[in-house]
Amino acid sequence: MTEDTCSVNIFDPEKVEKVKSVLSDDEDTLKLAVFFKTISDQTRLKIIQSLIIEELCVCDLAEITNVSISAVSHQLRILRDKNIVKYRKQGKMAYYSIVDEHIDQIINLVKEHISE
Amino acid sequence: MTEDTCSVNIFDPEKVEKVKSVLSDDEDTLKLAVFFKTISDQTRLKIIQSLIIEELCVCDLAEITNVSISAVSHQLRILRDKNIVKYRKQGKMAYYSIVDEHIDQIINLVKEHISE
DNA sequence: ACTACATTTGCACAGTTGTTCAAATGATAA
DNA sequence: TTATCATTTGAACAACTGTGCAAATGTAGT
Repeated sequence: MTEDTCSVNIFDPEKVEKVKSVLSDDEDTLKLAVFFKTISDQTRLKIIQSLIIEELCVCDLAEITNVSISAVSHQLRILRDKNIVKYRKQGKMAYYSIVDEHIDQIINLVKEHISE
Repeated sequence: MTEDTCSVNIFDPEKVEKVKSVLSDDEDTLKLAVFFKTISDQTRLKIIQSLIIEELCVCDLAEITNVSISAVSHQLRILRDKNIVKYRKQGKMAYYSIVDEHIDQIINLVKEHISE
């Protein structure tokens, strides 16, 4: 993986060291990547955007996202595991909502970025 | 894909309609998803964060990210296609830089979000 | 106990992704 | 031209991802 395919190439060691020292460490970058990956699926994004508007049950989300209940449930589990959504049980139903409204800001900032 | 597995379940049609009408359309959500997917890989994130600091050539980026030159080049192509990075040719070298500094804000906002 | 039903879960499968390898470009210098 | 070298590209491959199906779980009512 990390073999020195670059051994012949000249690179600027000073620049490289400077960048390396300023850069986030691998762990932080991995956390960023995991977060972005979690919200980079169309179904999950629809779920998130819906839950920002209001609390919804699994079946409502299936109707809104246009995928099977099973698929929604799978995606909700991923979002729960990543602490992006939470749920309350009421009888047979599960009502899902957003954990941290912060995510709304992030999506809006990206929307601005895209529409340029 | 869109079969009515949900036909038996009761869902709240009023809520669903309300959310559907407020929600971004599929095309916008897809754009969001594509953007997030583009920046959700660890190697690409390192490249982006490095280029935010300063302009770098392919070989420098390979050294910084610790992957092969070929792998970096593949990732740079993805970032070019998505208009996230650009490059200038100088002799044999290609110097890459960030297209839109906006992306720095996005990453920083997510970093804040994560560190809570 | 039984039935009904919302949700979850495990499995299988197709589609996607990131990497490496080897070959191709393209540019400089001799 | 030939050689050298930075970068790009295409193919192949393993690993991962999102979905639907079917079975399981859990809850409410009879």
